[in-house]
Amino acid sequence: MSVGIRDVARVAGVSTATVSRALGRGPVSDAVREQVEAAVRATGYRPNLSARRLRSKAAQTIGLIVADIRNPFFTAVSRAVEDAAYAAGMRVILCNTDEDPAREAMYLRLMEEERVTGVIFAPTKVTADGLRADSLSFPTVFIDRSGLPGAHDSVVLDNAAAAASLVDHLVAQGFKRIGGLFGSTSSTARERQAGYAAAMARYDLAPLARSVAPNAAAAETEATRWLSQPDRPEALILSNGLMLMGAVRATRTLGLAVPKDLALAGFDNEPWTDLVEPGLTVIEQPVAEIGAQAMRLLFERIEHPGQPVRKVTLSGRAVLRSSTRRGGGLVIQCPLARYPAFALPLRPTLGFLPRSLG
Amino acid sequence: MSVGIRDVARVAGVSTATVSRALGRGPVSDAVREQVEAAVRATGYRPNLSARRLRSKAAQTIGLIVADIRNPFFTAVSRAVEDAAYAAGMRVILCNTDEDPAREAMYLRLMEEERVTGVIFAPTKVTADGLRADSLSFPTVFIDRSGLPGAHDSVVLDNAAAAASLVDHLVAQGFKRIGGLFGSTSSTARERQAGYAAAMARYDLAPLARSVAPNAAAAETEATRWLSQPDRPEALILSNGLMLMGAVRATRTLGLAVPKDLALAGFDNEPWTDLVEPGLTVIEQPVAEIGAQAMRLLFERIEHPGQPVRKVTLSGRAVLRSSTRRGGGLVIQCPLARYPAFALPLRPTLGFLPRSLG
DNA sequence: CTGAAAGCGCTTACAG
DNA sequence: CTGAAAGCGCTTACAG
Repeated sequence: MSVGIRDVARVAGVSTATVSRALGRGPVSDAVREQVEAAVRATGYRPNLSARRLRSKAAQTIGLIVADIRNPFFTAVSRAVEDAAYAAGMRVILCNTDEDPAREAMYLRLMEEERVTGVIFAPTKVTADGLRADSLSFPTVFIDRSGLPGAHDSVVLDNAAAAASLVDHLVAQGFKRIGGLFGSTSSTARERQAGYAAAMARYDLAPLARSVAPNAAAAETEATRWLSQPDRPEALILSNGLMLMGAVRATRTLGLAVPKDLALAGFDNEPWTDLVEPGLTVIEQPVAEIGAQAMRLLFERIEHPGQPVRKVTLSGRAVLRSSTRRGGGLVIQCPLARYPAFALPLRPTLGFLPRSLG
Repeated sequence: MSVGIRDVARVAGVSTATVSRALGRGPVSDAVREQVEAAVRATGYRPNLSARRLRSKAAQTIGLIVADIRNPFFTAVSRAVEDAAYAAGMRVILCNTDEDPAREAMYLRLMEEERVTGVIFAPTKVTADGLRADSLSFPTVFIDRSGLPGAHDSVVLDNAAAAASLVDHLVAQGFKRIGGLFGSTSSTARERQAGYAAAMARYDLAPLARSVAPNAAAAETEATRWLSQPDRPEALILSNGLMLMGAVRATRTLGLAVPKDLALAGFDNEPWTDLVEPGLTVIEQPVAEIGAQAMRLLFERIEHPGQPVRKVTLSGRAVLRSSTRRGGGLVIQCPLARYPAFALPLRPTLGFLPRSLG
């Protein structure tokens, strides 16, 4: 049947232990290594990874648990995670939770049964808050969202600052009735909401915040309802890219002109946000960097299990486009620039450098 | 250390064989099953899947090999695959090849070493053409692309018909100089190109086809060059969603009005295609259906290894929007309709039903 | 329905 | 540098 290491050993005229060493980084003579490689080729041998994992207790597997791979933010992050994983000789098991704590529990359990090397996880707030430092039997790095302070390594955006910078910008443009529609399930959405509220308070403006499930359909429904009211806001901030798309659809349905009737700003600089008319002001997240940093943290945690918990906070970059331009009406199309950003003083200089690491 | 099946057996007062049966679907008395379950809870036992796989020779793992998960088509398909896999108690190992045959070979080899239950694969043309029916040691279903006729199960779009329907529509709108920019690496792109050429021939029109790497950047570069020429086409068909986005960017850069200066049509009904101005005419693919059908074919192949090779061909649906409206200039925005499609007789009635299955 | 024993295919001390 | 032997943690005939 299937050729095993014993067949290779027989053909090469050595022991299975030697074959194993020749295939790994064990000490073997060059002559023997060549014999073994020839035997592998002759027999078409493929090592059985389940056996290898069982014996060596090294799964060489990373678990990646996200809300939904179809969210472009997670798509991009997961691609970065996979690149780093395969470069390190690891495989990736991908799981979608749909923001459902029951599914999160199921997948965490699967990770235990797989004896994974480590996990990268974007948990719901409910799950994150229930996970103490010793709850998980494998190294874990949270991405996009954080849990109990000091409990787990994490890579997150400076959400409060990013949301505040959007408020700063809108206020500078002269908007006052600035609403915010935030996701209801993640710590990230909460932080963005808090940053929004704090910034509004700084300007003595009343916060107008609502929260819904963080997807396009829910945001569209809620935005349509909200914007139909006579006292609707004159600007709206959305807490992620899916919700921003839902809000755009709502404005189209209601026939609202952006930014004349309603200014729009959000998160995630997805390719379509500068293709729609008007272009949308967004906070760009360093998605590839988030994935890469998460893998770095994970590998370092695996090497030094006892080291202090670390939280890497990355800054977003405000990409200013016409959707937040005061006055509206005269929307200038800037076909030549990829980012037809109009210059504006944005208070904190936002970049992609880690702002804290400790 | 880690608790194993022996610990559970000891606590439950039974043999490890009985624990194994109680946890599986083996025949055990209700009393024993309850004892075992209590022992599992008491010990926090988690079965070691590597050991289980090694012994039972059932990996319960599906390999999913696609060009790039960031291509929304693959994102959607992969989500469907994962849902079906986890529903069947299987895990998914995800691999991105970037259309690189060397990476494809590497991942196929990985699948052998994992002894996967089956693989769902979107191969490049080079790799697909080199894979005979007996080349792979595991059940495989091709998606989006097919290989040698009769060699592998596959789920594909009726690409030629879909491309032809785009030509039919453009011709009906009065366009004559209809160009086509197609991907260079997949059988799918070739079929779309062939369907385009055949349709053009039916109308006695000269085909104007070019091909590039199937990504946004390459398409933008080539489209910019092509559309800068004095004899540029008056309509352009793009062979996937990424390339369509690249073409839109090219028209913006060149200041071309769509559809007045250039009509645009493509594949993949991504959410942004009806958010840009003008809305883009596209062939919508039944993405979830493709993923689900692929899993169905895979499971059936696993159950009946000897059955004849099957090819499921699904039809696309033409979504007509303003980007292909003759005359241009007066582009009417239709904010209320999700699909502001203008009515048009589209020759074949395209739906999502399997057109062939055998 | 239950248990004792063998063994899945590897790697890893342990000797030499 | 190399080999003989043990064993990773399960499941599965084989008996009873």
